This record gives sequence, structure tokens and C-alpha cells, in this order.
Amino acid sequence: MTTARRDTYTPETLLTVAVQVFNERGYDGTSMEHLSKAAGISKSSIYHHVAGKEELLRRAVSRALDGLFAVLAEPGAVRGRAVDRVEYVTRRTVEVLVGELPYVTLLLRVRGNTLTERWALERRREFDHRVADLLKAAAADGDLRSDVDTRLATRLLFGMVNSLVEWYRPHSGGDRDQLADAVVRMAFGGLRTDR
Amino acid sequence: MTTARRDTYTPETLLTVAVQVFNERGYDGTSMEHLSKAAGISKSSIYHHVAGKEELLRRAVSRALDGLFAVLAEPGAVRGRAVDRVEYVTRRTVEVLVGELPYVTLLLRVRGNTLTERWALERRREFDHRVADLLKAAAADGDLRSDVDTRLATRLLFGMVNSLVEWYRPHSGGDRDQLADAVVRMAFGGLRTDR
DNA sequence: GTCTATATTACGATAGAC
DNA sequence: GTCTATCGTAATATAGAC
Repeated sequence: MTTARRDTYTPETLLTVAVQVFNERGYDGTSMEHLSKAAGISKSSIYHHVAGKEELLRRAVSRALDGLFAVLAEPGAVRGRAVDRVEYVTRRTVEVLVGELPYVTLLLRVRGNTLTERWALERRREFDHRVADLLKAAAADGDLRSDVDTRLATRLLFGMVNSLVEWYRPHSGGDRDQLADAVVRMAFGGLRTDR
Repeated sequence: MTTARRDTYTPETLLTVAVQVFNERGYDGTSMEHLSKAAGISKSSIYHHVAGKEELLRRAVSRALDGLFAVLAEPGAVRGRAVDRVEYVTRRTVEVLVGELPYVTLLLRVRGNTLTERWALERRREFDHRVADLLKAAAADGDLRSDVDTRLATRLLFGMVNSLVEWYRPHSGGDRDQLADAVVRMAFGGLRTDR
């Protein structure tokens, strides 16, 4: 776990290291000692850059949440037929998950033991509700299948999308769009061949 | 077997309490002190029943894994057309998730810091591979859409199914089949209305 | 900015009384 | 079976030298 690195740290560069360790060991399972070993500096040097463990968590989940909420403000999410907006938000959410993978991973694993964690859970719920409203509008248009409840469909859709953080690892480069396409095809078209 | 309220604990009744606390606070975020408060007995009394925190985790994830693997041995999972077997396993997995909710929830949140956790992750991977093989067979039969990779489809399918533990809470009683049906419809038929 | 040394608290686990 | 008391360790965080 000793990943030496000899430039001086800033809160941001330290965050990169910390989030990686948080995701490997879990936030609660990570001690300041673990972080110091991974960063290659002493515990007390970490306290020079940030107030403590929780500040690192707050910075990380903030970045993830900013990325997700930004999607909801994009033109593709606010204009056009509701079902197309849902598809757009789904595709873009996949892209944000992949682009900000470590940060979103941490966000999605937050439990709620501290104030920061509860704030993160609250903002996640807010995001979910915004998307649920979109699906509701699409259902009202008759563009979504009527035999699955809207709230349930939202949860299943984003359960599928969010599960990316459990296995996706970045490689070459241009696979982001392909992945987003596959997710959208499966979520909206289903797994079976057309009968 | 009768499950009347006991005045003293057994490893099993203690497990019920422990798993609930683990799921609320996270395994790493739960101390023996937390467990003793929740159980209403002292820390040392817990050590009379179990060897420690990790034994409680091992018992819990074992129960979850047993339930999941049992599905793969059922007739519906070993006989018939591959795509129907995949649907069967999907439906039954949802039912096991709901039936053993706290135990499967804990299993799906395991990180890998201890030997028990790594063993659990290993067995989970084994389960995933068994299901992936099923999907591969269904794809070879031409029953699954060919524009989504089999391995990816498996991950998305079970990402969706597993996400149930993040929000499902049991209520009345007979909604288990309805939920399983909805999941199967969405996963195999897709979200959009048939075109 | 980074270090060593340390204060203080919390943790997992045990001893032994009842 | 449950308790109080406690051990040894590891946790977060700070003090102060360089």
C-alpha cells in the first residue's frame, strides 16, 4: 500500500490518494495511518492539508454530486419529449459515473454515520426524486411500459446504472460511449430479442 | 421450529440483532459496544455466545450465500431453454434477496479487509460466473439481444437485481411475487413500450 | 511541509465474580 | 449467562522541532 509520491501535496492531490484508499478499504475501514502510508507522508502532515478524514469525504462526495446534478441542468435533460430526456439523463449519468468513478463510487457507498454522510444521502435522494419526476412524465406520455410502477422503474434503472461502480475499471479510452449505449439499450429495450 | 422471544440469547438470535446494526452502520462502523447496546447485554456477554465480530459476519454472509447457491440447484435453473433458466434464476434471486434481506444486504456490502470478507467476495464471484454461463448459453441460442455483450449484460442484470437491498423494505406479505415479476419484465422486456 | 512524539479516546477481547 | 473491571492495541488528532 506504500505508494510514494514526492511532490508536495495539495488538498486536491491528497484527495486523489485518499479516495482510492477509501474505495479499497471502505471509509470506516480506513485509518489516518492507512492514508499516510498510501500518500507516503506522515499522519500529521495530512492534518496540515485537511482538517481530518471527514473533510476528505466531504470533498469527494461533493465532487460526485456536482457532476450528477450538472447533468440535470443540461439542455438534453430539460428540453424535448420526457422519455428522451430520461434516456439522455441515463446516458449522461453513466458518463459521469465513468468520468468521476472513484468519487461517485465513494458517494454510492456512504452509510450515514456522520453529518457529512447524512448530507450526502439527502442530496442523493434529491437527485433520485428529480429523475423519478422525469419518468413519471414519460409514463404519462405513454412512452413507458405501464405494467411496472414508475417509482420502482426509477429505482431499478438507477440500481442498474449505479452498479457500474462495482466492476467498471477504465482502460483504453473511447469505451465510455459504447458502455453508455449498451446500458441504455438494455434498460430501455430489454434483454430479450424482439419477438 | 418455534421462534418465541427468548430471555437469553443464542448465536442465532444474536445474529438477528447484529446484522441489523451492521446494515445500519456498516460492518466496519459497528463496534462491539454498538452491538451490546442494541442487544441489551454487555460486550462480554456477546463474547459468551460468539468468538467475536467476524464470526457474526461469517454466519450472516454464509446464510445469504447458501440461499443464493440453492437457487442454482433448483429444477427451473438446470432444465429447459437457457433463456428461461436465466429468467427463473433472476426471479428466484429476487425472492431470496427479499426473503433473506438483511443477510444478503450485508453480503453485498462486504469490502474485503478480513479473511471472511475475502471468502465471501470469492463465493459471490463464483455465483456471478455461474449466471454468466447461463446467459452465454441463452445468447448462443439467439434468445438474447446481440448488441450487448454477455458479460456486461450479466453485470447489469444483477446490478439491477442486487440494488433491491438499497431500498426494499418488507411490508404486508404477498408482494414478493409482484416485485419479482416487475424486475423480470423490466430486465427482459425493457422500459419502453413495445414499438 | 514534513517530521517525531504524544495526548486522549475508543476499540476488540479477556478475567473473574455472581 | 450476564455482569464490572480491565488489558493491550489502535484510533483521531495535536504540539512543537526542523
